[in-house]
Amino acid sequence: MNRVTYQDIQRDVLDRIKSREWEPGDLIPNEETLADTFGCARATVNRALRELAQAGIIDRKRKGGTRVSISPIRKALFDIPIIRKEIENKGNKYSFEILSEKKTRLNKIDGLSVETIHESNDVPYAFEQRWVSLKIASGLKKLDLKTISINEWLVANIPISTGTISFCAESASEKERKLFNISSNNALLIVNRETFITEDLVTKVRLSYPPGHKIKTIL
Amino acid sequence: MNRVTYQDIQRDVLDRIKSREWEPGDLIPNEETLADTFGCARATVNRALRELAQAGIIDRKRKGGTRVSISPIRKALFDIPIIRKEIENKGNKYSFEILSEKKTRLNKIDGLSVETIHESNDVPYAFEQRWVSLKIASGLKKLDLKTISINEWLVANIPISTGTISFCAESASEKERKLFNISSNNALLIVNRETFITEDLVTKVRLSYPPGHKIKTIL
DNA sequence: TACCGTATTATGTATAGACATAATAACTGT
DNA sequence: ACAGTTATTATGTCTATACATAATACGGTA
Repeated sequence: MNRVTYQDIQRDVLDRIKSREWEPGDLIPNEETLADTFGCARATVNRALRELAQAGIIDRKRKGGTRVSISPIRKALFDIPIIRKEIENKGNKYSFEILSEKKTRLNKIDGLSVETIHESNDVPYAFEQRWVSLKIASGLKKLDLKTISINEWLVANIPISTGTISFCAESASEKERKLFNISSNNALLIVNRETFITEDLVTKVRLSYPPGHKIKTIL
Repeated sequence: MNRVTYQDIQRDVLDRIKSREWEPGDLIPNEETLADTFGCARATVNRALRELAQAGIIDRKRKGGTRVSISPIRKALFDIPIIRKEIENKGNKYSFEILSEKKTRLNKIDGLSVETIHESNDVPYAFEQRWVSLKIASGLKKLDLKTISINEWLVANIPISTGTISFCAESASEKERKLFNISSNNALLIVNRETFITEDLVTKVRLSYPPGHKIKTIL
């Protein structure tokens, strides 16, 4: 006689929703009732349903009860890996080269602008244009840059931050056409990222991937 | 004397990580100790830390303890809204037009192929090429298609599903160039989505967005 | 009917205690 | 020194109970 786990309840609820026993918009039984029918404590039901609500599958309101979400806002979780790992996970050799490096100001803040090309098995994989705040990245010494990419240094040394990320498509610039050695199909996938530490812009990156590159995830 | 909530603990832990009191890789005190120092039950600490672990900020292992994640923020959560809402949320008028519709087979499964153009204030916003399984979408009547887009019908009527989603960039086809009325910069952002219900492919979509379109999220 | 305070309800959260489980450390005999 | 067993430890989860809180329903009074 095994105990009922919160996962058991999640499975059961999902099954009922999938089978359309509970349709979108429907009110489902309250926690106490479910706890009775499952033969477990209300806390267990609560945890199961709370997580389903986080996932956007059900909507919960105090006193209002729990309903199957009408238009589940599908949420896609993307892993934003370090490029080195992205490449190494495919079993390829990672290398990078710094193309240029100079001091610049962004929004009146002193910083460093660095252009890097990331390579997979010595083939250009992604082109990175980055600005890093000098204040924040003062620990970034010249020596570091030869052995570790800036991004990797940052994630290892600046633990928590907020930021934005966006995807778009752009035509390749002359420089990018040369780097990736492309001619006809010149649509690049662009990832723009800005990272903040408590209001201060730490780094701003534009990553461009050559035609054919895909960023995937499982829903 | 207010009680300590799990959010209080999350804030405190995040502050310590941000201030580098606890650095990436560091072991943080165990739940019992934290419960003592915060003056609350271990369950409260557990919930606080469990959620931080879900967010990828800390790593937890039985017996191994809890550490500050070495490479944090590598997960970006994107909302994948219904296009109509995406447009209406900007305060614009949504409309759509079905360009073509015919029966086709995909992987030996009978289905319907539909091409739709989505419009924001009567301007082309996204081009959708969709295949829907006939078996699953048998409830899809002609009449529906005039008033509601297929995708919307699907999310309203097929509640839960799994699937994959991917982003890439492609050069515009002749058809797309005409639709979006573009000439020089012809890089389109492409979203490919496949949706399954228990192993069965329900629908497969290719969405193309004109140059300049961005898909954003906050980390 | 319109308004306002109160009762009710379902979820949200905290607690103390118990046991389960994974991972590691310590110990054992060969 | 080695392999196999056992103990220890920190997290993972469930329970029963209590109280908090948001949202609604229900009254009664003007």
